[in-house]
Amino acid sequence: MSESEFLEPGIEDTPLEKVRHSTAHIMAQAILRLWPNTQLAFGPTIENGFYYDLKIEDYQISMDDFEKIELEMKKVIKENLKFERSEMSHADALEYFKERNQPFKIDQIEKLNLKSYSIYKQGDFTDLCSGPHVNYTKKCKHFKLLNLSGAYFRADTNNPQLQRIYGTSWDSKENLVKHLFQLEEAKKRDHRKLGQALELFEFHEEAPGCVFWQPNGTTLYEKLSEKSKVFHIKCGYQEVRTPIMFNKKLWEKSGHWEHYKDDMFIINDMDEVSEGRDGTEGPNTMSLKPMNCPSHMLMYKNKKRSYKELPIRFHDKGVLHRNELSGALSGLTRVRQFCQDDAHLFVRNSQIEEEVNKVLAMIKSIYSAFDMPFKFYLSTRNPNKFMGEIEVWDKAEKALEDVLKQGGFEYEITPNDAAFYGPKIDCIVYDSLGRGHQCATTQLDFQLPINFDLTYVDEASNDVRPVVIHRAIYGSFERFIGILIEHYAGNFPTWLAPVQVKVLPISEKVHEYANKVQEELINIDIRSEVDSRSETINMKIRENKMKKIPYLLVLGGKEEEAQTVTFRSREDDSQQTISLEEFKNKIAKENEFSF
RNA sequence: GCUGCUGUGGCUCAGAGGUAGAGCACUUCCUUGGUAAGGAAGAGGUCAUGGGUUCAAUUCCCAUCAGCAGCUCCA
Repeated sequence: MSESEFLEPGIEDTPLEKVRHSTAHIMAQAILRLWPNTQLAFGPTIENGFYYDLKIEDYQISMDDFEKIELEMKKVIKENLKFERSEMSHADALEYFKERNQPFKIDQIEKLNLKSYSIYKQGDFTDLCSGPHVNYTKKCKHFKLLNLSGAYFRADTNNPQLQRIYGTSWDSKENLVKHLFQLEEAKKRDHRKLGQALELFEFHEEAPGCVFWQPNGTTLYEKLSEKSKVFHIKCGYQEVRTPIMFNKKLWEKSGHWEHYKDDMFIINDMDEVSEGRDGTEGPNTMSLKPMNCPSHMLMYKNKKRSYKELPIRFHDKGVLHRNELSGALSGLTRVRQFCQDDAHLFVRNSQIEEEVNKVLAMIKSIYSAFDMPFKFYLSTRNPNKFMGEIEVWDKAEKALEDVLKQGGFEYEITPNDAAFYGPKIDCIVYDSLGRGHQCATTQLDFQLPINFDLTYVDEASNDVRPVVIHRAIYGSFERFIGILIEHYAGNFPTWLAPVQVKVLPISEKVHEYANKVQEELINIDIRSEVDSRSETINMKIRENKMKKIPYLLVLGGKEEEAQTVTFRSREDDSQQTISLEEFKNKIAKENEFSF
């Protein structure tokens, strides 16, 4: 690892990175001026900005201090100090930072243990840093402090916890404003807010991390589930249903008990409890499943398998429970109970490429349907953490890469990132604000077939070990819906919208006609409701508009007489009067959808 | 789990050491209105939970729970 990577991770020598990194130094300088007893740790650049981890003796910075810090930073920038690089010997550097009471810098010097260190200085501020930086502080005018949080020194829970201040920094005012606007936009689209405003889902402290799907949200869930189901059948999958609770024996066999126990919800063995033990290690200790794979292994083993049956593809949308740390829970993004569009493929070695290829094609079909670009990451063997034979790994990794290449997919390799049981291809999808989310994954598993002693009989009547492929495309429904809510900002395409058409009678006189229209729509599977409140048409339009319903039908005497409807579309507020039949056809067409 | 912040009627929030207020929503009534908020009246909260300090706490302190921003974790 090069020195620069080690000193301040994430620094690249592009102008914007320099600006951001330099802004981090300026912030550190400002804070040191305001609170001289500040101990600095690391201050790297990150996407769109920077942070600095630090600790102030006897003081806890709050967001209220940001104005003060920004003001001081502006002073530093106005002074237009020069960033000057110099070198220090190991001994000098130690001495220097000792004098300045910077224990974290000293720790870093000792850890690096180099002959000489590069030092950056601007005015009265000096930092251990490999750079690079801009030449003058004036280049960092367009910044804003954004956020505050805790972070452990060197990201290790055993180390002291520091305060981390996040900021953003840009090369021009326009870019800064644009970025801040983006942040605002993202805030408006926050699925937790929209989930409430559009009545999609709710949470209760009686079931932390578990979603209550309201009728609208349930429609989203069901539609996604239904379309995915049809698609999976089309792609040769068989849907199965499996228990959610298993004896711990199963988890011992799969290896989850050893590796994943802390994240599992365990149901005590009451006999053990009555004997005074904690109930987690008895013969009748059970656990809610955190994954579907072991039950699919059992199903595979239910009978002798022939090579003629392979590949076998079990699709399972069973309920999973993972006991995530309380602090990790967040809206639909991180929950304790969820369902995946999960599947396990049992394949021969020679079928790996073809099957992975099919999976990637499915991923492409699905994400393209949502207008979401995506990118693949191939994770390869971690030499310190893998099981099985190197040759098998090498071959599998090559197979995966070949598939990516031949498919013409954009991909990167993340070395050493594979799970111990096999290499994998993760997929990052990008939403309409350009934010990436990890959803789909395709993982080869050489280990589970061994743990469960899976075999099939080949052409020569030999028992042969199959390979298992774990894969999911949406990932979890919960998280994927969260992403879609933000991606569409709640403006779901017609086929997915919980309510597709809202019928707005202008007065009670047309309620009968409104009900008739709604009934006809429902009869052809168009999700519609009548707003029969005694409110003005203005009010009805306003409120249903805010509910982001694709089509609002305004019905009055004129429409009733001519048996027409006047619809107002969500996208451009344009309106048009057409016959009820025409409207039905139009929406029915938009309602057609398949992957 | 860790650090910090937050927790007031369904929602968004204001407020003060002496047992609470606004807007929206809700209920009732009037209004039957043609493209983004018609009008009036009313009901609703022991201020997350449990301790402590105090003559007195919802307001101060501690703990717990939940949420938020991160960290860590995500075989």
